[in-house]
Amino acid sequence: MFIELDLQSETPLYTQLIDQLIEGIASGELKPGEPLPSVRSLAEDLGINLHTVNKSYNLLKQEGFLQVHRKKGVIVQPDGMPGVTQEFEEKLRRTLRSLAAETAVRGMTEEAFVQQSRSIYRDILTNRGGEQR
Amino acid sequence: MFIELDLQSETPLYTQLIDQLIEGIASGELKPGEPLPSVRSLAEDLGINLHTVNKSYNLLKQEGFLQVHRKKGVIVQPDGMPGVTQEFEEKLRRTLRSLAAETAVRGMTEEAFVQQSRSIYRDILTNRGGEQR
Amino acid sequence: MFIELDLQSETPLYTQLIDQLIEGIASGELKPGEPLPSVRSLAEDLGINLHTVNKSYNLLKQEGFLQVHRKKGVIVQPDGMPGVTQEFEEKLRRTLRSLAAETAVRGMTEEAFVQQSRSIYRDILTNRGGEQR
Amino acid sequence: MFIELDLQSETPLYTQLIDQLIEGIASGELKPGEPLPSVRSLAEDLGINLHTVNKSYNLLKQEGFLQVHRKKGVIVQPDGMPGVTQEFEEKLRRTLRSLAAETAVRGMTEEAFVQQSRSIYRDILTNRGGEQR
DNA sequence: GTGGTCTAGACCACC
DNA sequence: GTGGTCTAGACCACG
Repeated sequence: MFIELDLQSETPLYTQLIDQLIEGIASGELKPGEPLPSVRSLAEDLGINLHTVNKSYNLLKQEGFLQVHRKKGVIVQPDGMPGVTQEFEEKLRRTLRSLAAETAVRGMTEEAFVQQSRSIYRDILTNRGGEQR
Repeated sequence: MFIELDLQSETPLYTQLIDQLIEGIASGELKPGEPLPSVRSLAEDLGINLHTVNKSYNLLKQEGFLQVHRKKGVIVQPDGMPGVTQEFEEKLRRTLRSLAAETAVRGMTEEAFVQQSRSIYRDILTNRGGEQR
Repeated sequence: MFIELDLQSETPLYTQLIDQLIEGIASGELKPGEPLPSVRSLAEDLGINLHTVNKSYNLLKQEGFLQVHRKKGVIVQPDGMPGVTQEFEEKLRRTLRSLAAETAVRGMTEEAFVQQSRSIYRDILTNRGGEQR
Repeated sequence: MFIELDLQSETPLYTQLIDQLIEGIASGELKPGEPLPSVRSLAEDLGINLHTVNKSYNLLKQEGFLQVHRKKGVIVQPDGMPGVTQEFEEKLRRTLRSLAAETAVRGMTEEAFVQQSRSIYRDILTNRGGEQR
């Protein structure tokens, strides 16, 4: 799986990593039970510190997206992904709220906003998002 | 206008303030040309630091949502809100991407996600937002 | 509050710290809302690395025993401690199971085991445990 | 005797093995003098590494719960189990302390804690333990 | 070789 | 001055 980090971005590296891994799972590129690269090797591949990768893995494990298997190493959660928790719903609402408000102020219509949401959701499911193709 | 900050939140105070002010504009609670409280008084009302309010105002001014007059003080942009810039589009896409991915992984359908987006957009316009707890 | 770490122990420093802080809360030495020393100062006091303290604080925050307040710094959870979650119950059962089994094999009676549990529970509540007094 | 290991657990495999063997002895399922499976066969049965089983057996032998004979292989200590050593007492106290503190903070009463201890101790003696899920 | 833990030192955002 | 993040390098337990 192809992962690209933006070292200049304000969003922490570990957050970017988490996002990309979740996208990988959403798109089906990373399948349940599939092993992920070891902390060290991924860190090396990405040119970042192993602790940063570790933090991402740990947070994802903690939320139930990954499992840390003795010997197998880190694998994608094989026993069903976590559902829509209350925390997630709140985070979703808060984030959409902020986005929608600015969107509205800037004059983007409801329909445009909704369409944007829809098309991005689809992009993700259909493997490989709306960037370079 | 009623503003509520969460001191324990991960999101910085100045960001929360910005969000709420933008929501105020979006809902029509804050009308173009309308004066905002002075940095000093708002800071006092909210029980936060002067600098924090200042930072929020400055960022909003920089993006064109507010104007700062020597005499009138701070007012809501009367000459038309900034439109959909490229930076905003990118931010919008990036944020929606991240949200949509996690949404999908957690098993929320496209339709649910889209409906959520729509209803939140509407909520904001109709001013019913902000403290649904 | 007096905290003592055993650098020789097998149990990680951050775990020892967590244990002592929880005991402090249990005994009432640390009261809800009370501020804890900053990550840096505590690390210095204990002669350990600030990251280690950080990890402890974060885990305790995550479980709901602490809050990280903007400006106030870290404080003991003022809004009621987390209750008996399912995870905790499982951990409790697992740990007691292991202990009880070895206890039984070594010939300690049920009554002795139970008395030990009771007296330790009391010790903790009555400020300052059963060590040096 | 039925042994079940959790590959995802935080507790090392060899510790889990030790726990289960001790429970077996406590419950009477494993009787003094009774032979245990060879390192090789047990490792195979459990699908784990030879070294892991070996480590468990060695630690148990070291503490006096097992004997290793050239001919008979590994057997449960026939000459009386080790009693309550000072090390064990300390471990027991430390562990109970940590548990009791968290228990108390979470609002479980002394009586509930004590009852839990008692019932688990009994469970183990009456062999009903191990797989209550 | 794997993840877990700890240390040391550094920069930054926030208040 | 506070916590958050990142890096670098090291040791250890585990399998």
